[in-house]
Amino acid sequence: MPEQSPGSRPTLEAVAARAGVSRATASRVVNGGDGVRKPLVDKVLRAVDELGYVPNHAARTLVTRRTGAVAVVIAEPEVRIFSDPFFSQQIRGISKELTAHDTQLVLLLVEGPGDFDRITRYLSGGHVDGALAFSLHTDDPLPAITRRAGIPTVFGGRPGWTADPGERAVPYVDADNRGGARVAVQHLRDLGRERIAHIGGPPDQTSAMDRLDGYRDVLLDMDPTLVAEGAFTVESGARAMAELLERRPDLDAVFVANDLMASGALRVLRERGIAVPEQVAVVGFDDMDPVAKETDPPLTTVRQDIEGQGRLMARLLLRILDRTGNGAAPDSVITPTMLVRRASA
Amino acid sequence: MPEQSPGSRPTLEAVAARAGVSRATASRVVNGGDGVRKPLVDKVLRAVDELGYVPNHAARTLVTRRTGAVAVVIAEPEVRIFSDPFFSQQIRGISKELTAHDTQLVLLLVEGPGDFDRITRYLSGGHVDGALAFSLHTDDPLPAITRRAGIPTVFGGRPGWTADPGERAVPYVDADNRGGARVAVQHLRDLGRERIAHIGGPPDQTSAMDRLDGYRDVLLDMDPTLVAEGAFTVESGARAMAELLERRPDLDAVFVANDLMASGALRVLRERGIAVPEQVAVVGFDDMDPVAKETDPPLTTVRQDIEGQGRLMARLLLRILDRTGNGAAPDSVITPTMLVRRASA
DNA sequence: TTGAAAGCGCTAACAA
DNA sequence: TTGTTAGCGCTTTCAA
Repeated sequence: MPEQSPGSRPTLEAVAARAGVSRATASRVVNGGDGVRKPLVDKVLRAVDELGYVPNHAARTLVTRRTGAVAVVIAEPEVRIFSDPFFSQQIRGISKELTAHDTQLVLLLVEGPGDFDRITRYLSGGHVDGALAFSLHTDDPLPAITRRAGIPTVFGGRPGWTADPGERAVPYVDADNRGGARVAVQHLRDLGRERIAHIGGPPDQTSAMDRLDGYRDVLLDMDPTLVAEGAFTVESGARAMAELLERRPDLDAVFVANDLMASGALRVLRERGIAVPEQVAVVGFDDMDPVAKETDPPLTTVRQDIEGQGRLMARLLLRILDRTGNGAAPDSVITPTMLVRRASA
Repeated sequence: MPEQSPGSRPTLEAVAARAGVSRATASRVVNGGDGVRKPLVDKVLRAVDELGYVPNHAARTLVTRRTGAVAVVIAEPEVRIFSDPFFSQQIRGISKELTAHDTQLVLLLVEGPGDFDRITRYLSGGHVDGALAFSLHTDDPLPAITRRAGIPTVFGGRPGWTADPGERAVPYVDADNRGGARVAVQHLRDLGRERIAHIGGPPDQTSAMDRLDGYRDVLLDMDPTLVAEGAFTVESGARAMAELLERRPDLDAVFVANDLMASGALRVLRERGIAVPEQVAVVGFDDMDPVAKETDPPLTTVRQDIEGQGRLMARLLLRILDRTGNGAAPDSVITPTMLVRRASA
């Protein structure tokens, strides 16, 4: 274990002295060693090792103007924030990708409307090189904030507004919600179902709208009485199912916009003695772990790779940060979905 | 003084020039304005405003040796990490407190054993002023890591090992698990229950052990056949309940070490037609939202203020960072618990 | 290929 | 109370 004089840590100067080279050469070696002769590289490396040298991050940032940190902004007023496995998996993916690129994750939790100022200030304060944000609602102020802060930002989920004409489009990563929904509904059709209902999510979330659009793509002659609205929670799914059953006792299938609502719907069907999938087939969305596997019966659903989405968000941002001014901005990414067949449909 | 070129942000130099003062005075104003005459303060403030000046964080850190950032280290191999409402609430509290003190939260997720090196390096790399860590298991490597990194750290949950003699004790924040358990069990006694069982958590977690100790405090003549071990999950609670019922069909109460397990236990009791609380009274721990309220019957449980604990962790760390070398280290904090009576006991 | 030297933007002695 | 000045530790021209 290298000596660590309490208080002051060794500087590059010390390393250079120990290796018998100039500070400039030491710096070159520490930053990859390009254009430095082998023996000198080795000498410096040894000195680094012996001294236990760690570069001073602030000093480096001061001259390079790169902080090596990225903000993850989460604006979700509800308690859900983290307990939502969605976020947690997304963050895992982000964390992995950032770590692999020696970039730090600064977490910015928006606690209330008054926080937007604070966030804006922080984002434009040069603390981070870029930001990753989750924009779930159409009226989300986050896109405006990051734009105002003038900081490169990648969104998780398609933002709900359209950019002004001539304005650069906002890069985002999202699952193929519409395509996934289409596959789900088509599957029910292939099963011979004829009155396929839909339990949708909140209309102010783009993912909910996209899934509804996918449903409509297949069921062009869709009957509005077959559609009910939920809030992506178990309870709201149960309520919506009861509502649909009342309105359309003849329905023979339901495509539910997420697994949580699907589990609520299944409960209601079970309570009423309606056999799944014999009488009513059910397909969910997300393949949420462990919910989807443990429903009764296990849920057929549309899987999306949430952790992968997080990783992609980070990768996209890192790429934007790396193109030093030149080159076109990378496009948004839509990740594929796949139908996972279990027992409910 | 030439206007700052578009793109690069205004420096303190520019502010000083605009206000017609020296850079030092401008700096003083930006940092609180102590000992600067009112009119000058105003001038500088106006210049700051007009120029949209934001201090360069790296430059400031370089000289003050304070980063204004704190790491939150989470080492939890399982997926649970964030989906566990425990963490999410704790982080909320931490975030609130740090934000109130203009301190940033850098999230460090430990993805695997190989990550410990990376974390150690980061922690000793001067990126952050201190760390908050969650140490849940007795064999947790985190305490050793933060100690090796020589960085002030506050733990969430009592660490499982005892400091070497002469070594400074590790500051931590924890709920009064033992006291809470005592109150819970005493409540069951007061109800006239005589064969009070216990479903405990994993023995490698101090919270589980402390709750078991509390149970024992009241039931000095405790019968080992009345104690079963779970893993803090719904399923494990159900299993443990079944096991207890088999071993001791005569039990008339159960104190369960957390609400998740309690909900599993309630399910088993319901399935077997055992009336709660008439035949078997049940008390949980945590008052986890929304679990405790929505069990059937609603759960009597021991509440702890998890968000408050997070806030305390941050406050404790901030205080340690503020005492500039002198003064005694603040002690650990044990937060109170309280019994919340609902229908199950 | 290497080194000398000029800052990056800020704070904090020390002087005035 | 205000200004002058010397760095904080590093990268990066520019010369050698």
